[in-house]
Amino acid sequence: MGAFVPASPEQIGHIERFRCDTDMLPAGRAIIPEHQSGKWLYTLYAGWAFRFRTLSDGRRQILNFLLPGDFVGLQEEFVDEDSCGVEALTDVSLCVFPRDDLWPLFRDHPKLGYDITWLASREEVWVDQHLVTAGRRNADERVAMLLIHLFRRAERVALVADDGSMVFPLNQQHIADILGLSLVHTNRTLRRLQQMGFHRLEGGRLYLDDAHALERVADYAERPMRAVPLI
Amino acid sequence: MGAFVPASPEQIGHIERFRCDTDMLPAGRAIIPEHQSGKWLYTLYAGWAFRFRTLSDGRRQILNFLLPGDFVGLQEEFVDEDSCGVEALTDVSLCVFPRDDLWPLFRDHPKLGYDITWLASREEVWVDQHLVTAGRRNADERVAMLLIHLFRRAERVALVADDGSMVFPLNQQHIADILGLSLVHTNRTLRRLQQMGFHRLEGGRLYLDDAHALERVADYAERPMRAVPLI
DNA sequence: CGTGGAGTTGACTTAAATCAAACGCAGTGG
DNA sequence: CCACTGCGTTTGATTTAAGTCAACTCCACG
Repeated sequence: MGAFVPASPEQIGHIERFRCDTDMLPAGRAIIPEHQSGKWLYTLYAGWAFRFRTLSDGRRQILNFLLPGDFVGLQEEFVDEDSCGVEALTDVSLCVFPRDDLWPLFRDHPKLGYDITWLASREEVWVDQHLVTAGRRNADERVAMLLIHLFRRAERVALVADDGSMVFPLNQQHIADILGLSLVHTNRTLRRLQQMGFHRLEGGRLYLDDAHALERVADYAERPMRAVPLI
Repeated sequence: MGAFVPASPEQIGHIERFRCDTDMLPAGRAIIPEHQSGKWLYTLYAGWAFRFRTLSDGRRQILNFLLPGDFVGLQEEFVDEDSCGVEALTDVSLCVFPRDDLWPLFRDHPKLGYDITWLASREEVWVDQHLVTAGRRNADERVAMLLIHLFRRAERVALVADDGSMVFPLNQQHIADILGLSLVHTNRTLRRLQQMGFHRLEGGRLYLDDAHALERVADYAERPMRAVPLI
């Protein structure tokens, strides 16, 4: 697709050997339940998912959304602290790898280890960006930021159709939960931006009618995304 | 110190060969200027630092604090997007590694590559936690969370003295900037919690007088921190 | 002595949360 | 076929947590 670094046949062989299984889950199902890290690592092959944490009284913060090509489960390998949950947002299909093979993988195929670190770094940059958004942007800016962010990511994995729209499986609760806003305020903000002609949400699809205006609102600096390895 | 996984003499040799230099910087100096990633990776050897991003109108969000043993600069290796800045909070000394040697390091010493990924994962868990804090906790909870978080991290690297206090180099602006609060509100919240006897900030040191109460306020689940590799 | 940065406090404003009530619509089952 | 239900969205009214503005204190420092 152009978004990914081409892999040699040899590398693909290594990845295949590492892979243990592929898995399909319906929308809404937990991929990794919160507070309980499993024995697996996953690459999202198709569909959408999200990482999240909840406080004991139920407040939920979504940490990031996962699109095809994204990698999850690495944190659980290294950190004992309470892990975040991962949930399927749409029906998903996953490549499943046994976590115990991670060190052998690094040892025997350092390039793949390097690539996994690459994907993990990119994920951290995104979380950094969400933290800036939640910590320092107002509601308009937050919503604008999210729409652009997801659109740019979707472009990279060919999820944007020729008419310039993309499937948009989030509901307003998801949006509120990643932006750190209440549901009601999220609704009003979304509506306001839409009324201003910046975007449209229709029939489960997102149209960025004025991406430039959104970038201005969000204080978003367009940067070319680098091609990324595919695991 | 117990916080670190013991390294074999052979590993230490590899690390030494990878290291290019050590560096000292005074408090307030930029380690990595924002928007311009250098050619280096750093391990913080002594002192405190922080990673941050600023919006174009000057609003600043601190992403995390760095304590001795923490590793920075990895993101710049992999991601072209605008990088965050890193600034020395106190006088610091750093181990400097050339970024170009990162892939050779992974190739020739996979265990070190694995360890770097380990440190990066731990950093991401912390940012995840800060995102939950900024997105879903109120001011009391945020401050409580930060105090516990830093105290626990300081304990791990022997920065907590016998009297149960730790050096605390942050000013209220730093606290406001990681929590996503205004300076004034941070001040009032800090003061309120201190009046309630939960903590004291005196003479540049932090005393957690009632860590248990703070954990309750923050909805913080104590978890043992795992020993971590030292690079 | 002045000067400036960090901390503190009071008065006031505001963005966002909360509460509550519809609305639209798809799915279900009598 | 149509009421009934439930989920997501929308809207209005009200409250509140947090932000803003401004002044003043307290040192440390030259």
